[in-house]
Amino acid sequence: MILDSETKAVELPEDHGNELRLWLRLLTCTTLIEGEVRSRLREGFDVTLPRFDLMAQLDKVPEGMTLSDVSKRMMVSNGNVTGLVERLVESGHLDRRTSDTDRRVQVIRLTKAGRAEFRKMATEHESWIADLFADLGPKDVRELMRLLAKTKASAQKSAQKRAGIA
Amino acid sequence: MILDSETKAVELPEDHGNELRLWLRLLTCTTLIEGEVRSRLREGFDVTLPRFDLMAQLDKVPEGMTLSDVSKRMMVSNGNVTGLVERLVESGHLDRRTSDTDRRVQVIRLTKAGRAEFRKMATEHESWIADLFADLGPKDVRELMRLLAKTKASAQKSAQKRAGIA
DNA sequence: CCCAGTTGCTTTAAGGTTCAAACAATTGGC
DNA sequence: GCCAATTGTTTGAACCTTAAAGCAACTGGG
Repeated sequence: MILDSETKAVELPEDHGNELRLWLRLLTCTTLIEGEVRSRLREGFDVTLPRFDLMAQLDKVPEGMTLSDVSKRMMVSNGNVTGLVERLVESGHLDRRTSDTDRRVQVIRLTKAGRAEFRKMATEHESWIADLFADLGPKDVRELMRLLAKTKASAQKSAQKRAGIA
Repeated sequence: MILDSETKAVELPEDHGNELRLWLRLLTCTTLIEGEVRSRLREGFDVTLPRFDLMAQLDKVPEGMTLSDVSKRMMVSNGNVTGLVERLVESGHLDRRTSDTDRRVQVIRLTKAGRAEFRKMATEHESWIADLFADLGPKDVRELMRLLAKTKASAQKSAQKRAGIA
């Protein structure tokens, strides 16, 4: 903070260039890897990334989840999930039923076929990721994990702060 | 590599869980920050992130760029850029003209109004980013930059390798 | 019981995104 | 100069995405 001649706080344009460069690099990495995964999924299994992601969420919870749960976990809008689920039910990957205790709630699960299909994809997917990160040693991986955890916490805090204001 | 009793190479399912977890964390960070930037841009300036990104590319090059250049820099498809530019020309932010030397080529630039609008947004944008990364010290930032550079190189190498095969 | 508020999901409108196919213009080999 | 290959852009179909509005069902205080 800098004080001017009348001792009032003055906002000088501070230099945040490093953070900006960091953000752009983070974004580039993610875009690069995501694009690669996207096209390998398409070529190998003729499936889109959002479909794969949704199935990945469901694979972790055999008893199924509600649409809202999925929406929160995937960090996408409710309406988005509705459409995605629609197409996956259509293609036989998902099973969808109305909850017994709350008729608003839709519970979705992988079908047997859906689960089998997903497992096949997941195995390859994991090896693609390993390959994409191949040049990072175990120490690099650990250190990145640590720093990204810190980044996530920082961003959440900032988002939270703003949510309080707005 | 593990060799079985008949001395043939055997593929065992290796554990790539750490890389996978790293990727998911990277993705979470990016999604979180990107979503935050997206909604601040919307609320503050009623502009979408892709429009902002496109204008950011053009701001760096006053003499303008071709659509292909933009497409490569933004890592999005050509068709995508066509539509984006269309809307930004429509709204008066961009100027578009056919190249004198190659009539296939469209050169786009920020208009005066577009540039002014962008500069306003960019200033705030930079401070949002700084705030989102606020809990990272200078050392963290440097270290993350280093590790992400390594990650980018690794991913590019892997993508390159695959492009050669396919 | 009732109704106001909340919650879960769907719909709509607008835009973003991709891939593949089509088109237009340029370039290079001959 | 011609024609094949390449390059730059646009178009079309399908899908993804969001925000906002709307509908349906549940909940709790009175």
